[in-house]
Amino acid sequence: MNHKRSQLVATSGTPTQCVSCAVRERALFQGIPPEQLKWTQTYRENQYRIEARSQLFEEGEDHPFAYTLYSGWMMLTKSSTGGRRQVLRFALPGDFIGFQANLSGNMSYGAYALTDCRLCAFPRARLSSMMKETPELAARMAMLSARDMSFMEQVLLATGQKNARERLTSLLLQLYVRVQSLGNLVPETDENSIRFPISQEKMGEALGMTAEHVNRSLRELREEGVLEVKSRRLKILNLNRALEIAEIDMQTIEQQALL
Amino acid sequence: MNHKRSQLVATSGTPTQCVSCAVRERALFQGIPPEQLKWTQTYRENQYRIEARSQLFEEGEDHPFAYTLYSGWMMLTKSSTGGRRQVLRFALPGDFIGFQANLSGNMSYGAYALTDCRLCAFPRARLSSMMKETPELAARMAMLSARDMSFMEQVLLATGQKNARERLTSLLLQLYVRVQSLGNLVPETDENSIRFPISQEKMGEALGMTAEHVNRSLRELREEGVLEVKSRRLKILNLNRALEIAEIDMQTIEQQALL
DNA sequence: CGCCTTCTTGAGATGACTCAATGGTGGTGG
DNA sequence: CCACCACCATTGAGTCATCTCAAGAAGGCG
Repeated sequence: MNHKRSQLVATSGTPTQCVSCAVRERALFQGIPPEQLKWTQTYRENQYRIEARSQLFEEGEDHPFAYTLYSGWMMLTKSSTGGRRQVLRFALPGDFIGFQANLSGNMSYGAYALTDCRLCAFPRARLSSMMKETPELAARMAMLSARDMSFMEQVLLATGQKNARERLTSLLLQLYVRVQSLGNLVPETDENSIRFPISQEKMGEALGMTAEHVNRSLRELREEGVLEVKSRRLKILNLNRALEIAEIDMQTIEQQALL
Repeated sequence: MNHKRSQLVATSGTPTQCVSCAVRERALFQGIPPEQLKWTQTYRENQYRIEARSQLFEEGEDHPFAYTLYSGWMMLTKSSTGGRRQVLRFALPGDFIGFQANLSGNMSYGAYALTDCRLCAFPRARLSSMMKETPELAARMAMLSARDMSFMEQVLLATGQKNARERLTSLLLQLYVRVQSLGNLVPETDENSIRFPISQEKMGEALGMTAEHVNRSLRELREEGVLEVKSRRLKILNLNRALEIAEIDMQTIEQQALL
């Protein structure tokens, strides 16, 4: 569990790329009139990079920033005092990371980079005044928070009521659909497969099951021709069957990905 | 699973009681200058009552309102297409119910009254403009949403990583501390026990375990002198032992109750 | 009193875990 | 280019926590 600590690398002066713009549109500043965003410019230039396999912040740390993820995959985790770790969710481009009810003090979860990531940092201490100065921003944050809620609700439903195969299929399907809906914001995505930088152990931590059992369940799903995870890629072989196993309907899942 | 449908009874004209005021302070309008709340007056008078054992709204329903819970216990549930039901959380006075990322369209969960409840209704369609007009409100909603998130995170950690006894203890402890911290906003609370209107079956649905297993686990905890649920009351017999079993520290749990 | 919901307990079945061993893969440095 | 290392995936066998099914007992309510 000892990972390298993050070294934030400011990519100052980097001309804003098209992809970042697109992410911004989906993320925090979506729908906010440009003239109200002038003052945020300072923050929007705080672009950082973080390497794969490094920790952005730890659970319990008094971390000064919250972030918008521009590119890459991250993983948010929380541990019990007994040391057992749960993956709360996987973050994708556009996600807001580190926003929580107490705007100062300890982070309620840790954030870990699964791939190289680019992020935009906001001082947590200023979030409250930012929200008051820019209602649209506050509304947008409430929305992003509500969206995360809806993911969590799905996960909780899955974790509480479904068996291993079903949970696993749910997780994979949801990530698949989210990545597909992000389109070219996530590289190496093609028609029927996506990049999938999550080890079986981590899937296990997200689903409350052991890595071995993830493995066995994946084998079953592969043998049944439902889906396949191979060399860090996820391919859905039979979408309808997968939806059936996961007990979700496409409508729900797509709607959610678009929020 | 067939429950009576709610009959919302407007208690118009009822002079605002002291307790309601206190709840409001904790809830949506906390910290917002009174002069900015004039226009919300219309909504604040939309007080409703709903009977125990009735459904406020169903999952999937296109329900026109979101609510602040003034008094009583509610339960928020979500079902898989296979019909298995998960309790997402129990709502207590001050909680905001029905706020979600899509401000129109289907509710992502159902809401059910465990006791008689009083609520304040807000048209969902107007929430967006309300937030834009009153930044403090938007900020507050983001905060309430973030608080719910933090509960969900705890529950997810418990559901994924802890065994039956531990999960059960976590749930009971958290509800206990929350109710205690609400003080006289929840009736029938005394020094070392609280009213507890949750059946074993419902605890099971919240924790992802069968009612039978809840029962057995409760028996163990009672026999070990940890806690006791009897005739709709919950009593903590040995707080330290309970915290130990649940693998939570008092600090976390209290901090959370206060948000 | 009778009805319904909730609680309680038992016995057997099983899904998921634990422990243990082996094989594969990609990256790094000599 | 090879050898090594760390991490990850795979598989098996035995165990255990939790579920399922079944049957009563207890409690609240009209």
